[in-house]
Amino acid sequence: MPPYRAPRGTRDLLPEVRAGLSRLESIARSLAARYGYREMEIPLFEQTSVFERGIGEATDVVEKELFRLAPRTEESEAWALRPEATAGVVRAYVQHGLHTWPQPVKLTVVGPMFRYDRPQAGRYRQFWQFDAEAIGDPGPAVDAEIVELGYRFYVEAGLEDVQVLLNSIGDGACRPAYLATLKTYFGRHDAQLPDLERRRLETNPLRLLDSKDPAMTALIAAAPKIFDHLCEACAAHFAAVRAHLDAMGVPYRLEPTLVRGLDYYTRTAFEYYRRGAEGQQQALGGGGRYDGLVELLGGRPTPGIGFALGLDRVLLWLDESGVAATSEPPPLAVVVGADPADTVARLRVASLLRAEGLSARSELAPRKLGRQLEAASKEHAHFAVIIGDELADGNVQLKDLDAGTQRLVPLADLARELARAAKSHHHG
RNA sequence: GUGGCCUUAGCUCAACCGGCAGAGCAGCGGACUGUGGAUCCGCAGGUUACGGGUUCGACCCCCGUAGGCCACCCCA
Repeated sequence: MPPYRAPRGTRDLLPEVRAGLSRLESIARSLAARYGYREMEIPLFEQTSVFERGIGEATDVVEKELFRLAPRTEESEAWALRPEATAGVVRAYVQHGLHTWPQPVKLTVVGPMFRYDRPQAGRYRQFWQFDAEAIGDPGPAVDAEIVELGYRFYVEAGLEDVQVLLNSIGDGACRPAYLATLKTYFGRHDAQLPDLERRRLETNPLRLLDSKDPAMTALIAAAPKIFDHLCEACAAHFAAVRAHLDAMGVPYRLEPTLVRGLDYYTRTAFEYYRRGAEGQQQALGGGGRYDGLVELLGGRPTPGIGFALGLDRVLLWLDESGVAATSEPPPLAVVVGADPADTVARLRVASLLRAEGLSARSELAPRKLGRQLEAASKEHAHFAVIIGDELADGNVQLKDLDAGTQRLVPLADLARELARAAKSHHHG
């Protein structure tokens, strides 16, 4: 009915929701900083080929979910809104020669991502992610550290029941052979395969393992496990990652069917789920190692690992669990006036308090005093400063709205009195 | 991208078989002309998502579109 609405799959974050998101963002930033990840920004859009090369032409993200921007002229390059942060961060790593920094380079990006997908609860066309990347360290210890960092984020956000799913998808040395084994196995059962799965057998056999089709359940259960087909180096790497996680006490579950949707992943792959909702379509977050990506985007061969955690889904779950979103603190004082028309006096006094660093709002609508106080009460202000005839003698009334008491205070002392009162308020 | 369910005031929801579109909450105002959260009273708020069709008559039945939700594909 309104003539304009937020575009499909996007939403306005009204102050209460924005406050909840801000809280998650600051948890993410402070946590990342403690682990040595430094925050950076990358553009909201890139040359389309950064995503096509980096994420993979054949992935759903690029094939059908990329938010492409219409070129402005015939000559302009093709751009797309970022569907995730990793490709852009790695592009920046290569562009700015970050291989000359002490390795690994640990970076974090917090912000909105865009995917042209069909919206649903917890699935939006503009959504927020906490992304972390460690580039330049091949070792398993950093894998375990970043998995633990993600897990830690959920704990600090207030979600207790997060399950870590862990897998290794091998590397260039062992994956081809495993894929061949898979193809042979599923090929033998060709007749039982649903059409979609038969097609995938050619394009991306790994994905068959991820199928939710009931017809596939038994086949998947009996399928050859990647664990048994890892090359020696990958197996050792995977074992070391698990040993580190065990030592840190991070609970995880091995999930041989966990396959990540993006082409660049190697070895370690992990996802975070709400316990009891594993295997459902809505992961809270996920990540993995991408030892070939830097080279793919024009850098020298450099290992890397990272994750992306979906903040909207955390917010959604927190809301469902009835965890109260911390709202912004109410103003300390509201300045009201006996003369509804005298907005000058109210504004002047409020401004004076703000200049002293205090949180003060003035009631500017020309309403009578009672209504002004009512509005102050409704926003839970602690104090009201009442301006009236006593201003002629340089005084105002300072009213404690919680206690219901008030006293005459010289305007010159008001800021100091309020600051002191605020302090005792917080401690009592 | 596929299939299904849904859409009435800012929010949550009523409206018999197709027969005058209503309530609570929120908002604004009055009771109360310099003293607040309570109470009472009032005001405002609608092309029943939008467009078409059937009918004497449509919130109600039919078609289309948009949006939301659910299950998929897939991901965060």
